[in-house]
Amino acid sequence: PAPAPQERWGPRHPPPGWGGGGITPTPRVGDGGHGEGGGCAAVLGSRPCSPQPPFALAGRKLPGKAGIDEVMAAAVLTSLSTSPLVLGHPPAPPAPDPGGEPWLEAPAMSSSCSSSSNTSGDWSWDPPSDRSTPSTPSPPLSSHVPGAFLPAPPPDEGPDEPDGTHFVFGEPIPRKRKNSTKVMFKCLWKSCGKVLSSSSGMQKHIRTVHLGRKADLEQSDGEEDFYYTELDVDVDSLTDGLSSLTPVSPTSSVPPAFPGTEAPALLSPELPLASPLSPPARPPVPPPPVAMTPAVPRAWHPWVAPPHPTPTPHPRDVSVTPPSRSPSRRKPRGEAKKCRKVYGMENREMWCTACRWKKACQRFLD
DNA sequence: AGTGCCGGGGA
DNA sequence: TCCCCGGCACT
Repeated sequence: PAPAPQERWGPRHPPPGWGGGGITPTPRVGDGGHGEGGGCAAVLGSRPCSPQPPFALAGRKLPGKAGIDEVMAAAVLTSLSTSPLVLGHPPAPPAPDPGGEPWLEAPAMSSSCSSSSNTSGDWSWDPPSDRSTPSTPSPPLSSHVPGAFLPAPPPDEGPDEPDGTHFVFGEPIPRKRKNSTKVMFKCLWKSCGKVLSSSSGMQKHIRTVHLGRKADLEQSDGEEDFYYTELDVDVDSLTDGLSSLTPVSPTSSVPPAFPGTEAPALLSPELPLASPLSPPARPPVPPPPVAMTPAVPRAWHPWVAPPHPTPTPHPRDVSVTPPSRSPSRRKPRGEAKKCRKVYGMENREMWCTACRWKKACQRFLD
């Protein structure tokens, strides 16, 4: 009995820990480190992005005789290459200036990089990953949910483009756009792990493949939601043909909590069911026989796996909070419903003994 | 207010 | 031990 609880706690602790800042950022920081060069280099090939952006060319021409046309062309191209970005994700690069050296870097990796590889735009800001300093616990640069928690900067891209500075002629400073990540949806069903790009697609997948429902049947009870999770996949890495890495380090955002998720986590849920006492009322098998409460059946299946990002895996945001749990000796109280809740006071005889004695439940372990 | 369960008893 | 339960931490 004793070992059980302890063992349970062991593994559970780490998560909060890393959540704080250990693992999550690591991958990004690492990438970020090289990022600047690496990212660009990868895409642009030999031409380093930082030194001299294409504009340099334009600049040179200017003084020279002339290619007004060329200059114009350059300008146009530039604006073209940049504008869509700006329009596309206005709230994108909001508070990246933690250090306050934005300008220093900005010009360096200006448009040339940004236009061809959004990576740079995104990464370049990571270095200051020392972001820890700025009080704002802002995670690795919200890559998805764009304006989600961009603190102050109001929606109107005003703050971003406050002054014309960005537009100093052929130098439309490309705001580092963050949307280099794409949201993917990963099936959490046992040993499936299928990844689709649309939630609807994923729902359909789950509905048909796992739940055995009709695909076309558009109506869904939303149960599918519980069997898949969102992933933020770095598009760049994908396009770089590194898609293979997706599962491992889909850069950042992917809930670090997932590493183990795959199989192991899926096993646990089954345990409690083994209870010999199992009353007739509580059929252990997944397919919810008695759909009394939707919540219960789900708890038996894949869904249980990612216990940390409880409701909806938006790990990044969530993970930031946990660290500061009052140093109470108490456990944080598990997710699982315990005998009391499951069977109710009236069926107390159905509880596990521990519950009856007001001890830690043994049947529904966390 | 309802839960989960630690810490303490009494039998 | 087994069985309860006061009472506190959490939600």
